[in-house]
Amino acid sequence: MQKYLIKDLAKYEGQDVTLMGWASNKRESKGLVFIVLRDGTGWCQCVVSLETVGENLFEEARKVSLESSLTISGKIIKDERQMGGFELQATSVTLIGESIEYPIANKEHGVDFLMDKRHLWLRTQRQWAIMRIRNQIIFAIHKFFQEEGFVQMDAPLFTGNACEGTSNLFETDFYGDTAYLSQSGQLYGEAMAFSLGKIYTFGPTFRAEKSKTRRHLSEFWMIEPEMAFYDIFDNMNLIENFLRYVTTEVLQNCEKELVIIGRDTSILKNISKPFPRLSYDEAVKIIKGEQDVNGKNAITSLEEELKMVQARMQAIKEEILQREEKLKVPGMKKGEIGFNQAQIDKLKQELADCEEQERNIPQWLNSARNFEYGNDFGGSDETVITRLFDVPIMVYNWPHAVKAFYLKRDPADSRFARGVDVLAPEGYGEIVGGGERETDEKLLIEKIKEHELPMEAFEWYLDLRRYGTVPHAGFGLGLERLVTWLCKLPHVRESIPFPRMYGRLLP
RNA sequence: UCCUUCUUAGCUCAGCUGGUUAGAGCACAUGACUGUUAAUCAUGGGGUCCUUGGUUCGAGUCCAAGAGAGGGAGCCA
Repeated sequence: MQKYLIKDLAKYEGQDVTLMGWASNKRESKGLVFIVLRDGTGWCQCVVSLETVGENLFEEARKVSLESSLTISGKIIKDERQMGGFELQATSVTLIGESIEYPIANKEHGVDFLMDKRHLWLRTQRQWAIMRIRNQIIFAIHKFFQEEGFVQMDAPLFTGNACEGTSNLFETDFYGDTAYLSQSGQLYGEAMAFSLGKIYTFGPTFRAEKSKTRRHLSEFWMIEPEMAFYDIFDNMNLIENFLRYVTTEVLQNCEKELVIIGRDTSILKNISKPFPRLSYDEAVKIIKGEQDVNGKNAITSLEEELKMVQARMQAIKEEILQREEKLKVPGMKKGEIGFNQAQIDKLKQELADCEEQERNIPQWLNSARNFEYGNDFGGSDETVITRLFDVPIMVYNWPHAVKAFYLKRDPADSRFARGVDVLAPEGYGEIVGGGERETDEKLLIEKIKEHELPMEAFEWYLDLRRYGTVPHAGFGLGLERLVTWLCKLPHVRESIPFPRMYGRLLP
């Protein structure tokens, strides 16, 4: 039915076509109506002129409201002023579905409102671009692993055993038994790797963490490769190649989308540089400010950041005052008043964000200064350290006590486990967690007891050590966190079509 | 679970130390304007100021409790 797509307009220059879509914007003056049509592949301005279409059709076009659906036929004309470079001069307009009082206006909205209207919010250009980048990332992930000889093999979503404790699992009824929604397919991944060699899972994951932060979701998509005959260093090489591949694909294929969301791609282009690999010991020194990175110190640069935030707040306050003074002067045009008002609203939102930061940074400074050797990194510690780098960093060899039971004890120093976390730059923090797996059955049993996990649930897992164990490793990538970083989003909730998070089940 | 900020029109926000009928812009409706890209002009409709209780001659404004939301800690990808 749909023959002509907006993305292909260049092919149809000078021809008559019929476009089908939704009116994303409309402006009108006497004798002319401008409808910006979107069809999912792009946006195109359509001009309806009274002279060309006549009284009746013109009235129809005038009735078109925001997000009503319609069919427009007409000739494609080159017009450099337009996004995409073309516009359509309409010969006919047919309304398909009307749209009365569309709630999302062409202006700033609050998050709560937009989240309630997520099903409509997705229609905006920015969300369109993010979803296309998400799609490109997913495609690139599959391409990478398939080209590297991995087999996609998925783990079950209902599980009878808790991988790392039950406190953050969703409980459900499975024919009278308690089942949990999977929070990781990793243990199954190990079993699959011992059959197919190199595998990856790609599926949803559920965590009942009552977290309300910009990087947590209750339901998110995770990619978990697992490889037989890989040690932690092979694993780190793979992670680095993988992230570089996916990022490069996005840079190459999503140029237009990155422009729409205003992403500064210079940092993403650094992906070709090697990722720094820091041992836990080094990373702790950097967090505590005892060691500089590229001449930058974690503590002092955070203090500077705080000062910058405060200076910015002062500047915003002054600009708001200035604009408010301007508004008081009589005789300003109505349109200019509206523009200034919109600017003030925008500035106020930025001010609120700055105030938030002004409250948070001292807490982060405090926790960085008082970081206790041996602890796991908190969200703020990750932020503190990744601000110093312009590429992802890998932190490996963690104190075994703070990490999962299945990680391999470092043969060289038994205080450590061979885990690796990848932290994205620009303050985004952990996007990948992985490591080499423990192969020693006795050590595993010890760990399971130490974590007070039910031994009988892990019998099958221990079989993997009893029947031909080999060195193996793997990692888990949080898809939404990668999307969030690559798009530099302020919050993970924009990286998935319908986010599920603490306190959010609708729409 | 804890800390912190917030809740006034469909949306984004004003509303000073409590004081007549609660304001603006956007959106919407009607009309005017031959080309607009969130900036043309006029007019108009639209509010249980989150809820409950208290202080007061008088509460959107002060106090208390509750509900909802934002951000952070813990936990994590």
